[in-house]
Amino acid sequence: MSNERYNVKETEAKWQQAWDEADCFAAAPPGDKPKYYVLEMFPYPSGRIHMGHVRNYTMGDVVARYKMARGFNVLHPMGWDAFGLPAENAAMERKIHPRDWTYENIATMRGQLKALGLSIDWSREIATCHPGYYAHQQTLFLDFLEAGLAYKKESLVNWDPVDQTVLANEQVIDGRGWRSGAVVEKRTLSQWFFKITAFADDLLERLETMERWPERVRLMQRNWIGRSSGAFITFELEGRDEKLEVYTTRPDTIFGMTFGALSPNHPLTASLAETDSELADFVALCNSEATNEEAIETAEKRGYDTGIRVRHPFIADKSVPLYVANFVLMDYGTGAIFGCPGHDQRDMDFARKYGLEVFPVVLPAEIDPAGYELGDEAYLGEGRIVNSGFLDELTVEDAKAKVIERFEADGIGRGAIQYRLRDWGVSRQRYWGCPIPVIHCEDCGIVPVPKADLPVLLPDDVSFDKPGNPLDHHPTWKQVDCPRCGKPARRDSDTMDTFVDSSWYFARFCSPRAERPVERADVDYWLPVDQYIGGIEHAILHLLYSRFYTRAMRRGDHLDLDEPFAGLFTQGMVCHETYRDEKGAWLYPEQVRKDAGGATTLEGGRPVTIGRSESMSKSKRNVIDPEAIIATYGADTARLFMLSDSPPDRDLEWTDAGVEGAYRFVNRVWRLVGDAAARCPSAQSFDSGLPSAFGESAMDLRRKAHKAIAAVTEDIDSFHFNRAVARLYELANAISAFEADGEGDLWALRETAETLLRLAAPMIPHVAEELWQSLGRDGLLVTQPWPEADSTLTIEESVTVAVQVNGKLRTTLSLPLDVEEAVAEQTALAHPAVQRVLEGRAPRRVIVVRNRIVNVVV
RNA sequence: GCGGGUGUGGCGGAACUGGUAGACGCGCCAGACUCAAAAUCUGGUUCCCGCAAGGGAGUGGGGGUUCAAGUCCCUCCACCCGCACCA
Repeated sequence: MSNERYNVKETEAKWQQAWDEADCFAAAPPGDKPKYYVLEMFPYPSGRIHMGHVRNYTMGDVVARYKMARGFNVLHPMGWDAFGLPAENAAMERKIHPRDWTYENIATMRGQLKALGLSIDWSREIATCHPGYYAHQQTLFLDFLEAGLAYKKESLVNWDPVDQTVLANEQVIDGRGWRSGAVVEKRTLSQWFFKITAFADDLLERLETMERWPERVRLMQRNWIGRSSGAFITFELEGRDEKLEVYTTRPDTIFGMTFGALSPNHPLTASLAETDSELADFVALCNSEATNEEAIETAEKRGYDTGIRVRHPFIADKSVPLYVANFVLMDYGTGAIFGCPGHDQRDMDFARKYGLEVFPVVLPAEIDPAGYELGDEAYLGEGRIVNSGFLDELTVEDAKAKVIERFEADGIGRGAIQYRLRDWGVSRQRYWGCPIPVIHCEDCGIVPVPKADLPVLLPDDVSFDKPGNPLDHHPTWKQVDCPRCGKPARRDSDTMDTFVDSSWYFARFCSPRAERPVERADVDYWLPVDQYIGGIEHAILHLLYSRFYTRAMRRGDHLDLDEPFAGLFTQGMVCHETYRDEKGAWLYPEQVRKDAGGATTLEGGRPVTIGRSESMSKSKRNVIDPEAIIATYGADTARLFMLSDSPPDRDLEWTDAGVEGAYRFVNRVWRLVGDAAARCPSAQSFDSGLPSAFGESAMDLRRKAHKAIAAVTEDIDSFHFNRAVARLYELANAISAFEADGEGDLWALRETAETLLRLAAPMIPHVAEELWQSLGRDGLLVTQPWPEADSTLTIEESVTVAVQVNGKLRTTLSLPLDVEEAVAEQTALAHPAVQRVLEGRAPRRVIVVRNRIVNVVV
């Protein structure tokens, strides 16, 4: 057998070029074939691809190539999520224009992706920063505006006073701006919102039907939408004209109310604070509190007694104090609550701290309410209502219904559904994003840019010298005449959140050069995406926003679709060990030499601490550059390793040994099939007909091949790529163990070698293509149909049956398939191993499961 | 706190609706080839006892159902992830 290795670089480049020239991966127009749209989440052009991309795109590529072989018209496009903050940071740090930085990165990364040999239809490539894309996004924005799905409102934002910009919550770290370090202020700004809440119910309900989405993601979305059912109640305030509206999910506990509480940001709080400096101080204190997880966990409940009394709606003469409390959130419900300490732990903590009244109104049936005292634990369980007038003795559920009925009759409240989901704020005070196509006119107010005037292009001549939004301090860009009255007006200088860009790109891929956002015929044909693949980190925002966009675009008649992604697969991350030197500084893997005892630095031999394996990240330096791997081992090896070692939805541990293993297999296939090619009949004589009879070992090999076809097919269909790879290894082992003797055997060898190539082609397409050619085959393997398993060959003539005595394995028997149960029983009982254990005892019972097991019970 | 997931050899992981636990790979051991090494090939490799034949134990711990449990039920433990003062 040859020891030669195949020339990875030349071979891979050759076949990539061949596929390109034959235009193999261009999606065809609608025709006879069924369609299949496979999409991986498009990358942000950060500079270079990373292993996470390699894993993601390899999985998508396996699916795309497999579906192509199965006869589908496949759409497998690629694009760039190209707007975003890093481009502006690069502009500030390196004096390079965001556009140039972005397009340079795209060029680099496109080259890297092409080197992976992905079956991408590059003619459909899009970049969201290109006017050919964002122009249409502006059209959609105007449609949303017209449909009432986009609106402007004042909202509280995180304002960085140094950088003069709004920060997302994730960009505020311990109350300070992530870049400037300045203490972040809360500011009220006028911002654009998308009315995602208009679809809250549908977004929630549809989740139930999305069976090809991971349960985990559906659950996260369900929680995020956060539907709750309860009631709004309006309370009277003693001696004041205004009323207080609260939201509660426990209207049944209304008789247990012992205080009321306002959010520090409630309008009533604000008006009271105008004349109460102590309250103003309290509010300021609350707003300065950290809102991160640990802080909330440990934060003490604090309140300020306003002196106002809230009237109980059903108990004449009863009133309770009204507090401003730090734990009441302005952005849920009405920003005010009624406190029932008996049945809400937060209310309990608060009541105990401020010495407020505490008593139960729900108790388990076995407890006598007379004189019963609650401790410091609120009772949250089921039971019957007590101490509650007309609600007494009802169940919690019945009491809710009855009290809501009463509220509605009295005109002081109503049953209501509430959502945690907020409308999506999309304004960003940034340059590198899609300009919001509206004009502000002093006389006419907000005026949409006429569609004929689109796109509103980003100006190129911007300066990043000053902090703040370059669009805002551009000398002329904002100045425009009002399209309605013609008077001088100004453009909205905000740009859209980059999540907007990624919320409809999957639809644009269907007709990437259309003069409208989408062509109806194309989206009708291609959508929904049949298989979407990406990281779990987008489980909520991106996927929810895309679902919103589908609904909003449907209103504008751009498409007619319930859900954008029929199938979703969330792949695991790529992990690597971490290394630190004696000072605790992170080290790159290539700086480390590992040996038996541990590890040292390559230069200087200093001791290295090996840390646990974590998701590859630049900050921990535990990264492997895909380009280096491809240069050394080739794309096939990188792809195979991505698929072979772990189930696709779990994290994958990158190891040098694992890569070496994949490399070995690629070379092994090359030698194995190359060898077979040298010995086997020519393609022409092979195709003229198989021999009528094969020897036993040849039949055995053929059976293995057809079982492999059935197994690999099933494994790819069910996203078990690691199992599919194991099947390929088994088949390769069978080929290499096969000793061909005579012409019939050579035919079987050739047939099996071709099968191996076809099955392996979606995973290691370059070497498969090379070997296909070496077998004397014309045309490209990529255009070949998927092999069919011959059912007469996947069935064994004999089966191995386990023989147990009292459930313990004693021996195995080789029996003819589907042999009579009595025969199996007799054969098992006669076996010496069984006889020995029985020691002459007669079996009490014998259980025979056909083709599987004989269990003798004594 | 609420919700979800995972736990199988030295390691990554297989195991269909309960039916031979450990496929396949990595690592390791031995052998072939070689002056030697690498590469490659062959064989072995869950643990314990045994030269062997064979026997015993074993899927995070404990208990249960069953002829039979990694798989079903109860209970406990560990780790991971998501959400979180949502009234």
